[in-house]
Order: sequence, then structure tokens, then C-alpha cells
Amino acid sequence: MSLVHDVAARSFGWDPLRPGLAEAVEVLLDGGDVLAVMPTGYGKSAVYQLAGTILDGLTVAVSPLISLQEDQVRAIREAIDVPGAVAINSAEGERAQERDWEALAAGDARFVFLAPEQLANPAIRERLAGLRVTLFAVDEAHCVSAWGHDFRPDYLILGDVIDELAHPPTVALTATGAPPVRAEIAERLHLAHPRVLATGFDRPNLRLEVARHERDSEKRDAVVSQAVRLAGSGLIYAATRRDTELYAEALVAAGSTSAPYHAGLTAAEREDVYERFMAGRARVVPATSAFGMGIDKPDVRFVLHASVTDSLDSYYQEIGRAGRDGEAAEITLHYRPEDFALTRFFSGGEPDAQELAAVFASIAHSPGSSRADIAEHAGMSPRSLGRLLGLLRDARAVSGTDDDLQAAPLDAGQAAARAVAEALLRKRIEHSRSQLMQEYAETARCRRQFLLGYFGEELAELCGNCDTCSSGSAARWMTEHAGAGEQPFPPAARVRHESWGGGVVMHADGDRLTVFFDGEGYKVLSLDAVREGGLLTLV
DNA sequence: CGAGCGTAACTTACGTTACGCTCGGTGCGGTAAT
Repeated sequence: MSLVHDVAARSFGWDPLRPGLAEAVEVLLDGGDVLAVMPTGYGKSAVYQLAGTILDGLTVAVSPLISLQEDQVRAIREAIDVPGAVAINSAEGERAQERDWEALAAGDARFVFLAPEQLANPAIRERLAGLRVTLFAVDEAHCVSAWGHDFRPDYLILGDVIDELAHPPTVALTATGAPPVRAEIAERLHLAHPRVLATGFDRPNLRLEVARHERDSEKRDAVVSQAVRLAGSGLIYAATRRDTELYAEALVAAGSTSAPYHAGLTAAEREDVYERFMAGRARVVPATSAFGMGIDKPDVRFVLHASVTDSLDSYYQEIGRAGRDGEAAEITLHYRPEDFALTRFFSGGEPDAQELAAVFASIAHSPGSSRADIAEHAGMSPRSLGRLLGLLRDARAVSGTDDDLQAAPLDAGQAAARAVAEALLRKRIEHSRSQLMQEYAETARCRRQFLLGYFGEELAELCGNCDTCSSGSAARWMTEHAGAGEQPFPPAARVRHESWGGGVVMHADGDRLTVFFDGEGYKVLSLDAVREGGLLTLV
């Protein structure tokens, strides 16, 4: 038995180890980088836990939520013959933090869990540089792509931090990610030719359905009556906090136990709803996207959406919380076309060119300034400054870490224009992701074939467990759109379009082609039109 | 972008319509007020 399997069995009690996990560990032990895309509950954490146990230095693990960090620390402490773990964050007092650093220095602890905000602090990075970091892990790595741009911009510095630590073997772990998301994660973390390990996305026990509604009241009634009718625990994802409360009220009035969950509740209320849901005392929880990461309840029998999500990546992650026990579960997307307005609003507006120019000028005027200096000088909150800095960095107008900002040789107008262009590019890409969500909602095809195709997986046969298969529409679609003949643009092929530039073929179904263009995002093309117009060439 | 709210306007005395305003999701860390 190999060392990896031995440690897995002896220390953690994983025997056998699931496919892909041992391979990922081996790559890391050989000094390589890994991008692991595996479903929640698969045991992804094993990858860095095992590699970190076997390597003799320190493992830095980045995790987005303090609650997840605590879960991981607990899991490592419960394992046998595994070095200690600490989580350093604002929930701890200064004393406790100091004790943790001492434990790391003494080698009593060899795992340290940090949020990216901690790594934005130069003092923390200095302390890490004084220790021997032999493994870097980024858990929930889709946050790099989903949150890095605006919400938690410190996700964008992780690549520089990894380089600063002399680029130890690095592993990025996530449960969701279509190929463009994976590419973005690898790029932003500066992964070096990572081994990509993606295990099966298919969850055949989930029954997939979509219900389109015309009127808002009709949609609400449909969501509530379905949740009342279905047995067992369930989640309802809604777009606003207010809606989660309205749904909970309606469910309680209809005799179900229910409580809303969103980030506007106090920590104690959130904890309470979470515990009641886990124990089955709150049967249905209407929630915003705040409810999710770290929830591993095996018997969730349904996940309903009362609105669309920003992308199929988010959708897949949210429905994936149903049926972890392998038993049947109901998945229904209830939506109105108007719902897309909100996701587009959330995808952000155009930044203020004058503000961008002012920030750039301020950095150019005093190179080496820190983020705090600039915020003070520009009279801006660190939050909005973070977003502008992210854009300026992406536009390559600003470089350096937050304590040593440098401006590129541009004038402020040029720098601002480039950053605005960057923001518009992002908006186009976000918009295209939301358009594919709409395609999913409106397709006549087998829903599962569509969804898996989005993640780069082909399902040859109709799934037989979705609404379009049941209605016969999926079979008709197959007949009508089959026979496209030889596929000149196979998945993963690099292509160039006359006006949209370079892109990668994501998926080819029948006579339609889904391409992700670097400068535009997703586009769905008709193969006939592509052939006739000669618009697309292989490169 | 669009829902919901309040106020103004219109028409004719209570009720309808129109317009403009505001708000809408994810969490870290640190600071201020209890």
C-alpha cells in the first residue's frame, strides 16, 4: 500500500480513498499544482490534509468563511497522528493569535487556515515568510472568480502571495466550475500547468424541472404550494432577503415549519435557523445565496428556486445540496423573464472614470503608497477603493501589493479608460453567463444534457429524469437537431470569430455550438450559419 | 432593470393613474458605541 493510502486509512479512516484524491496528493508531493473540481461531500479536503501531513513543512489553507475554517481545524484535530491545525482570524483575540503563531513556529501546528483578507496584511505575510511553507491550498476556489472582482477583492492577491512564498505546490479545490471558471482560477492563482482533476458532475437522482410564470403572484403561489406538497426537508432559494421572509411566512401559514435565512439576520438567528434545519425542526428554509457553503445535510429532498441565479455555476452548486444521500430529490426552477433584471443589476455598473483617474494619479504621484494612504488621500472607503484597484490591476495600470502600489507609465486618462474597458468586458461576460442560465430555462432539450454540457461533460442518452424528457420534447429535439454530420469544431478546440475574436468551443450539441469568447463570454452559434458564413475558423 | 412606495395630478369628492425616488447579494476586518 502506498504512503498516501496508508496515511489516509490510518489517520483519517478513509479506506479506500475515492478516485482522483490519491492522484492529486501524488502530484503535490512531486511538486506540481492541482486544480480539483469535485462535488461537495466527495472529500476534497483530504487532498491537502494528506499532502500536508506527509510534507514536513507548513500548509497554508485559504478558506472564505470563518465557520468553514473552524470545521476544518476540528476535522484535523480529530484525526490520528496528524500535526495540529490553527485558524487565525478576527474571531480570535490578540492573545490567542499570538499563541497560534507560536505553535506554528514551534511546529506543534502545521496547518494554518486564513481568509484572503488576512493575507492582504503585510505583517501576516512576513510572519509566513519566516516559516517554511511547503503546501498552499485554496478551498472553495470558485470564490476567486465569483468574489474576487468586487465583493472580496483580496481574493485577487492570492496569486502574488503564492509567488511571494516561492510558489510551494498549490492546490485549488472547488465543487463547481465550468471550463472558463477553471481557467480563471488557474490564471489568477498563477498555477503552473496544473493537473486538472474533475470528477463526474452527474447527479442522476435529482429530478430537474423548470416552470416559467407570467405573473409574480402566480409564481409565488406555485413555489409555496410545491414546497407544501413535497415531503421532507427542502430549500427555497430567493433573490432578496424580503422574499425569503415572505416565503417563510406563507409556508408557516400553510402549516409547514419554516424560517428564513439571509445575511441580514444576527449571527445567533442564523445559527438557530441552521440548527433547526439540520435537525428537521425547520422543514423548509427559504434563503438567499448566503445559505450554502459548508452545509452537508444528506436528506435534503428538494431545492426550489423562486428566481434565477447569476449563472449555471451558481445554480448547479445550489441544487447540488439536494439528495446527497443518493435518494430521489426534486429540483425546480420557478422563474419569470423579468427575474433576470436583478442578476444583471448585481453584475455591476460602469465605474466612475474620474474616480479611477484620481486613484491612479494618486499612486503615480507617490509610488510605493499603501492602500490605506490612497484611500485617505482620495477620501474613499477602502471597500470602493478595493474594487477600483482590482480593475486598475486587471488593466495592468497598477501593480504591486497593497502596501507597495506602483503605477504603470500611462497618463491618468489612459489608465482610467483601460480600467473602464476592463469593467465593461467583465459585464459582457457576466451577462453572457446569465444568458446561458436563460437558455437552460428555455431549452427544449434534455435539461441534464444541457447542464452537463455546460460543465464540459457529454451525456449521450436522454436522462429520463427531467421535465423535457417526460414531456417528449427532449426526444423531438434530438430528432430535429441530429444529423449535423461531422463536427468541424470539437469541444476544447480553439477558434476565432470575425468580430468576436478568439474563443474556445465549450460544447457542441447537434447543430448548435456553444463558444466562450475571451472578450465576450458565451455565445451560442448555429452550425449552419457558421458554415455558410465562414465566420469561425480553427486556430 | 423592475418592484414598491409615496406624493402629485386628475377628475370631480373618492378613487384612479402617473411620476419619481429608492432599493436590491454574498463576508472579511476593525472600530465605535453600548
